[in-house]
Amino acid sequence: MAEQRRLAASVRHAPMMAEVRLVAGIDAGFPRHRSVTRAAVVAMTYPDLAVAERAVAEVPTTMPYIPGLLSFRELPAILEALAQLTAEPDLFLCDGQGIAHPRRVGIATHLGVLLDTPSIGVAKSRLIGTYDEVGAERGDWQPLMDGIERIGTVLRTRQGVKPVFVSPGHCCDHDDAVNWTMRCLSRFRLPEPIRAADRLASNR
DNA sequence: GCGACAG
DNA sequence: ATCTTGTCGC
Repeated sequence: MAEQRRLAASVRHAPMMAEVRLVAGIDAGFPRHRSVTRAAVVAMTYPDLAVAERAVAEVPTTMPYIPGLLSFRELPAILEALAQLTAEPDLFLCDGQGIAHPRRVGIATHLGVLLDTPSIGVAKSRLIGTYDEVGAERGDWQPLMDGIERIGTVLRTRQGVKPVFVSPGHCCDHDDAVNWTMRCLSRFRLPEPIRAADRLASNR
C-alpha cells in the first residue's frame, strides 16, 4: 500500500493529445492450479482494430489475490510479455480498474505509470464507488463516485448486458476513458483488444 | 465487530 | 481468476 501511495503521486490526468495508431489489450490468466501466471498482450491498429502483434509470458505466481493489490499479482507476468513486444503501443486497455481504486492505483494506473504511457482500466465488476442505475441503451452511463470525487464511469457497452466499470489509468481523463472504450468495441461487452488478450491468456 | 472486496 | 452443469437465444 505504501508503494501504491508513492505511485499515486506520479499519475497524470490530462486529456490525451497524441494520436493513437496502436491500442494494446492486456490480461492475465492462471493455468493449472494457479501456480503459474500467464499474461497476454495483443496490439491492434486503430481504427481498423486488426491484430498487429501478440505476446504471451508465463511466470511463477508469487502473490495471492487480495482486493486492492491485484497489480502486484499480475504485473510481473504482464511486464514479461510486454518485454517481448516489438512495437510500442500508444494506449493500453487493461482488464481491471484504473483510478477507481482505494488509493487510486488500480492495475491500469500502475502499468501506465511504470511505462509512462496512456492507459485505461475496463473492469467487469466494481471494486469501490457508488453510482445510480445506468440506462439500458448502448452508450448510456453514470459517473462512478467515491464520496464527492468522481473516480470512473459505469458504462453500458451493449444493450442487455451488465455495464463495465471504466476509469482513467494514466495520462488521460474520464472522457478519454469512455471514448476509447467505445471506439474499441465491436459487438461484445468488452473492447476487442481486451477480448483478444483474454483469450490468449486463458485458452482457446 | 461486521460486511465488501478488480481478477 | 478457475471449475462445472445446464439453459437461453440467434
